[in-house]
Amino acid sequence: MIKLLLAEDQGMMRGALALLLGLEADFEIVAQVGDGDEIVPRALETRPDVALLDIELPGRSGLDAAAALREALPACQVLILTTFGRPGYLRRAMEAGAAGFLVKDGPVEELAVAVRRVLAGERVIDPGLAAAALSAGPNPLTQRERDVLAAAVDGATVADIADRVHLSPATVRNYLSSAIGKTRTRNRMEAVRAARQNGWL
Amino acid sequence: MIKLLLAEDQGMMRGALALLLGLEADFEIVAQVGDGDEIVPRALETRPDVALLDIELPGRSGLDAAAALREALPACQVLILTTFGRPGYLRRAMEAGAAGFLVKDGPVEELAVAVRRVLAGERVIDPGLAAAALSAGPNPLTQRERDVLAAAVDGATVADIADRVHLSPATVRNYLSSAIGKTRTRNRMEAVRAARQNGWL
DNA sequence: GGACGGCCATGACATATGTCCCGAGCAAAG
DNA sequence: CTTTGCTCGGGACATATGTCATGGCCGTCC
Repeated sequence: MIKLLLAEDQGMMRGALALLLGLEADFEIVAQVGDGDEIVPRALETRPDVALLDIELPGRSGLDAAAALREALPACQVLILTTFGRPGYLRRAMEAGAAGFLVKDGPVEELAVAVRRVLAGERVIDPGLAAAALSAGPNPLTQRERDVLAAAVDGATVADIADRVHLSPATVRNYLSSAIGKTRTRNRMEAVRAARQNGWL
Repeated sequence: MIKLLLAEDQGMMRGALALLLGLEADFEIVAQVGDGDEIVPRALETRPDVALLDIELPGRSGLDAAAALREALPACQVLILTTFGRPGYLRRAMEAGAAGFLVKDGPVEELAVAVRRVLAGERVIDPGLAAAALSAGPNPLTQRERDVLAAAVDGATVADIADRVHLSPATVRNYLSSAIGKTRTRNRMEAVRAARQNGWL
């Protein structure tokens, strides 16, 4: 019996996937969670063989949880399942020790196949995505640049960002400027979009 | 036999829902589409009893398609199924003649129940959402204000927006200013976020 | 030890943005 | 017919934003 943990915030998606995977004779869903902070505790409790993790989750991100999970329960393989095939996501997933990376496009049948492959020791990654991740190169942004960009997502003003990150407004503008330069964009919002697009956020 | 059309862009979600609904003995999925422009043609071809439509779709929006579908095939009931419970979406869905409005949170079981209720002539709407839609009031933005805001989503500069909407930069700034005023926000991006939040986009 | 790079901050400058005036055309509602 | 509101544009102004140069503080790597 293959024991699965399923982390996905959208209730309907979670339920549908659970039902679907439950149809496989040798699969058993031992835990379903909708919050990133519950992943590790529930995994320690239920000891799944494979964890299917979404990235965008309330609480801790699926990528963070993946790293923590590999640490806490090395026997459990991690399969990232996400809406967005961002190159940086794939890179970070690999660094976090994930064994597979699937996007939510593509047919559902892929899912059970991927679980079995991962358990067989294979790595499951979309080939086109792997190429994109390599060609995109590593994240050029420094920690503070990421922080500042992340604080700018909702159209916050420089003063707001400075307040959130606990920096001088002047410094914030400098970081924004350098982030804009590195992303080859023209203003703050374009930089945010570019960074998100590449999974650098 | 209840014939269903399913419009949803995310392949895995679409497949999972199709499989799931197919498990119901009296349900039959007669069409699955991932593009808004295919909804009406495929519906005319397959004559479903109920159409399950996502809102955010490539091509024509699910809300637009809903209106066109009610026009072209009045016998077919429309059930909107969306990620975001924005008040303005619900309002527009009702105006488009939808019989139900579900969010993708909530359990999957709701779905089959909702389909049956809609066919029985009932309206299916989340009660909390209905209250929010009423309290939020109608869309205060004019057509041009919406156009300009929509063209500003990705951090475009005034010149870019003017170019996209075929207006003078001065006019664009005026519309942005009035949109910012109506949304009680402080800048373009906050206005965009507020408008999207309410489904005014 | 020195070079390098990230971090933090300031000042000065050009440009972009948001606001408030103004005026004109036009269509729908009263 | 007059009023109202949406549309489209311009000008002037204060403020926000992006850029650049400069400096100091701290680590790491050679």
